[in-house]
Amino acid sequence: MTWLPILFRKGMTACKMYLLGRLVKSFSPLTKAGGDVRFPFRMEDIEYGQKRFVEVAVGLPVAKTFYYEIPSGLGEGLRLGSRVLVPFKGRKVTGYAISFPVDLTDYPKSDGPKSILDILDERPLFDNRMLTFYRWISNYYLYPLGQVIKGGLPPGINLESQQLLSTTPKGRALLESGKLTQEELTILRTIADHGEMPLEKGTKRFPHWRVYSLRKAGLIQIKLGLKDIRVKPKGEKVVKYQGERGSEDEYLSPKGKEVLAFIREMGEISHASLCAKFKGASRIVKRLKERGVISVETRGTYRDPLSDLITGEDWRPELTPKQVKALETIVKGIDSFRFSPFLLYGITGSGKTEIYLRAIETVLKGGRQAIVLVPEISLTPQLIGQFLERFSGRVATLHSGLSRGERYDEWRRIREGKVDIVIGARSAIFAPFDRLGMIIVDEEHETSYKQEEKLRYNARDLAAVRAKSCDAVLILGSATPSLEAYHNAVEEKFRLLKLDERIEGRSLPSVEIVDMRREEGKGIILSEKLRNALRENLAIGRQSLVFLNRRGFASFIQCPDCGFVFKCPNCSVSLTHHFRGKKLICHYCNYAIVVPDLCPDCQCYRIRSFGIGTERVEEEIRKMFPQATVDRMDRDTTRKRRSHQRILKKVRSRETDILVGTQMIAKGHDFPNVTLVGVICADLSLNFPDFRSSERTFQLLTQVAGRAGRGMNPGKVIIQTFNPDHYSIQMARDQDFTKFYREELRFRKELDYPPFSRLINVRIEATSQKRSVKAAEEMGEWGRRLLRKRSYGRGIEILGPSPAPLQKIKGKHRYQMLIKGNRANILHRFVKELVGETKKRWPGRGISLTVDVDPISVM
DNA sequence: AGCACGCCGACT
DNA sequence: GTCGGCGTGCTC
Repeated sequence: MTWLPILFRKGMTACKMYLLGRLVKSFSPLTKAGGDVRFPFRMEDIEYGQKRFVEVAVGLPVAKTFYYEIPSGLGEGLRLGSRVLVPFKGRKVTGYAISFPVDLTDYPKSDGPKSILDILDERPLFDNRMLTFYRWISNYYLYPLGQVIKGGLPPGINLESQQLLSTTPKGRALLESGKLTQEELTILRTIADHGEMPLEKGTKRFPHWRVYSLRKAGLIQIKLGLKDIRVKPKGEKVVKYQGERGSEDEYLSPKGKEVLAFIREMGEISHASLCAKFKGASRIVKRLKERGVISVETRGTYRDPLSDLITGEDWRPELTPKQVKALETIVKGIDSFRFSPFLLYGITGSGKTEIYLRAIETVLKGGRQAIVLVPEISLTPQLIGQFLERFSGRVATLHSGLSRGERYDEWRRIREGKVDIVIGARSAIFAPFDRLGMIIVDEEHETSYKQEEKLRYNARDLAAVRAKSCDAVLILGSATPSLEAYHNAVEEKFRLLKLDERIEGRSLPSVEIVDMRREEGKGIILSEKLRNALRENLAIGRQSLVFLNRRGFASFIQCPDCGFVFKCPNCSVSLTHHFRGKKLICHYCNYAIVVPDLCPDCQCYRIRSFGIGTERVEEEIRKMFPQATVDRMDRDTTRKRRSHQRILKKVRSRETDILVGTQMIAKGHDFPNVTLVGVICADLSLNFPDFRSSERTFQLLTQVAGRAGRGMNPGKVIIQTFNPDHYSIQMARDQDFTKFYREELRFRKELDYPPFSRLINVRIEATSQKRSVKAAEEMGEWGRRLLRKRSYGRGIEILGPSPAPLQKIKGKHRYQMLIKGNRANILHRFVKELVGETKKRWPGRGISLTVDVDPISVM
């Protein structure tokens, strides 16, 4: 297609272009398949053509894209990747220009396309490569393209239409005449004063019905306008030194002299930081400005979410021979300018981060950019700190903890090339770099890379797709790789890099398993072994972590007489007992009641709690070691902003002796003085009704064990379990990933689960139990019929429909159908057809349908 | 999403 | 006989 731009540039007539379009279309495999008007041109080719029409994707739940005419005069400014304002079913909505079709001969309607109303960006928000990426996502995750694009851009940049109140001539006339009630007069006057007033604001301020009755009487009208919810750029006051003035010292106080000297030395400085340094500097600045010694101006700036992070000196440790070898291989990949995927399998404490840093140095030297994905940014200030120390000023962050304005500013800094490293949570995979040379996915196995709402993507998988499209290097790093990643390494799709020694010759912790079936006494929480170990560790001034993957005090409360269990009325789970506030709380919908004194069923006083949570463990340990400082870290104690850091800081400063927590404490932290890790009940994740439960248990145990002995002193881990013979627990003890991998893979192969097959989970949710069952059954029937009718081969299997393991959540009844396939593209085609048909056949009366491609959780 | 059109119950 | 409630369908 490279000859196309030449033709276009040589002044083609519309007629020739039309014929050419028809010709190309008749040969195009793309148009044959679906019959939709899409041209096999590359976008930059088309840019040279006449821009008569534009294909637009809107950010609404509509699978289709739409075509608009570009009014003459407006067209020259329109570039692909820009936003446009379009009329859409009587509304104005923001859409994205995604192609310039040459003609619209297949246009389905007789009255022709509408015209776009406005071009919202001079500079496109995304380029051709990014659009290809968005298209791939839309197709793979079966999600509308416009919504994919919207999700990839910072929130708050889109225009939304809104209803505006204004007065009519009749209303204004009546306002003068005074023939109205007091209330009507007030409303009318307020609206008249505003000129145009958002309807929402009007109905909030005045009685709802009163506004509508005025409209009905024809005194006011409701028009369609635009809501400007764009985040505004932020301004900053800057103080600038203007040069020597003859007598600038004359009237200055000692403090004034000091301030002036400082400004002179800096040349220019922000007003805010000057005031922070010198108290009351604003008065001095004012005086100096009047004398013309300095000038003050306001300048656009970026909000900087990293400004309050304290960083130390950059420290470049010497690399171990294994690190050197791994790095050399990666550098070869970087220099090849080809897609080079690596799995960096490095045990806990083996120095993966230093490899990331050095690899990025090489990428930046070549003028390219890098994205670093981390599981949960708020938990890893240490990692960010290391990046800032090495690459100060060239790092941006993107994650959910940022405010709208911060997020927008970081996005702009990235797009404008002000930074060349982005470090962030899963959404950072959409960072708008145009010379991407490397993507790093740290802790690749982490489930938080999977978004579990809206567009259900997996950032780790998207990293591979994006790296491939940019001929970039991909590094997936983990001490406990996912089976998918390791399988890819074995199949030689990824190159395996091994770091199997801890840095500075530190040893891995010794791990012991305690069989809780043999422990004396029923309902015991801490085994004798763990108790003694905690006591010894405390005595020598070392710190300990105690891990239990369940929050709350007890898992449920039951009446021993009649068997009554407190259950959530909205969800199919029992309520968890929380000691603080004496409450019974549902962990899915936050329904809460106060614990009653007597059984609601048989009125006896003997109701008791069963099962343990972190709250209970904390209490038990406090009782056992009253002299120790005990802290707890779980979702209940980290609800507030920055509370993570506060708890972790206390551990790092050695104030905390024993930290109890859920899986939050298992992740990536580096506490040199922690030498003991206790696992209260390793069986919790093992008993999950999910095919990944063994994998998750192994990963969790290995990761939590890895927190021990990261300093100079060797670590010790004690795992309490009721399944001491289970392979995932045994191999976590031996920290033998390869052996675990082999065993687990055999099991996956036997049952034909990933990585040997692909899964798509189709879930149906409805408020009515009857309707959800009916819809699920119908979909199942249709799916099986479709499978028989079409030649999808034997590669597809339908499991279910069946009730989801958690049948009811937040009052919604949930049914699901798991669809398994060996070939991704056939599986996707099948599900696309099935979902399309299902939606057509049963108009969703309060029934929602979600498609989860490559599901992580099927609960 | 959100707006228009359409079909059934409570009022003038 | 009309007003308006929500349930369903469509958006270039």
